[in-house]
Amino acid sequence: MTASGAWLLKCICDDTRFEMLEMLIKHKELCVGDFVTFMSKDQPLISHHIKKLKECGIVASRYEGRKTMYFISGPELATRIAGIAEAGRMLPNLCEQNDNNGTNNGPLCGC
Amino acid sequence: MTASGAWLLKCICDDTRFEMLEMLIKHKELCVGDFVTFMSKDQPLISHHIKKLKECGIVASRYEGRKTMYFISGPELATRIAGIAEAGRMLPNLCEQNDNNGTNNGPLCGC
DNA sequence: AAATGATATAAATATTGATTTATATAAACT
DNA sequence: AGTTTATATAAATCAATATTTATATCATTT
Repeated sequence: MTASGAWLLKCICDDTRFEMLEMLIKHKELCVGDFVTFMSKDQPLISHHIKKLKECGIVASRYEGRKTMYFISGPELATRIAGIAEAGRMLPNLCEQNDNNGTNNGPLCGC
Repeated sequence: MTASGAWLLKCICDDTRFEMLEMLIKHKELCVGDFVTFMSKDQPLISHHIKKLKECGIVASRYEGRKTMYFISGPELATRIAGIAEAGRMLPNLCEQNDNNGTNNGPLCGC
């Protein structure tokens, strides 16, 4: 396990997965097809990311007819993730501006 | 900027930078050499990561003699980051265990 | 004005992980 | 049973980013 314990955070902070998690927070339960449609991404890509989230224990699933429904695996966890997402939205405002025009417009910094 | 706003989180969640930030939370101010010694990593590596943190506006610096001291660029930001770090430590306990022995021992999952 | 200490920069390499492309599986409906 | 719908898997490719190696800079001390 990584020294810092940041590995789960890292799993959450991938752009695609982050968006998927935000969708799950909002909609409680979604199937692969839902992500595909709403995010207009390829189906195998979504499957791949949902698999990671599942392997990490962040999401769980249940079958519903031919569909598989995915959801965040616990209410506490959902709250925590929502908190992290919130922090993610907050951070840019708190970071020192360094493009001297008053807005922090992201990956200019190369992160 | 990324759709989700996760880019700053991503910057924070790199293992090396995460550890550096935890050190900064604890010690307020550190120079490159401090990180090098305490983390036993190469100096250019530390310089590289501190540069990223700086470009993102997460850390700021001031000169002190021949040294450059680095610190988290604001108190609010420091609090937020501490919160994220805390969440990072909490998450594994909240995630569904999936190695059926009751402990979530990290990157088994491949994240 | 050297020599030293502290850090930065650049280039090369390595690693990791995301995305795409192609194909397989498996349940439900006809 | 055969077709359709939904998802998973595997392999190949691509891209981002971390790390290493080598060298430069630049302020202090002698």
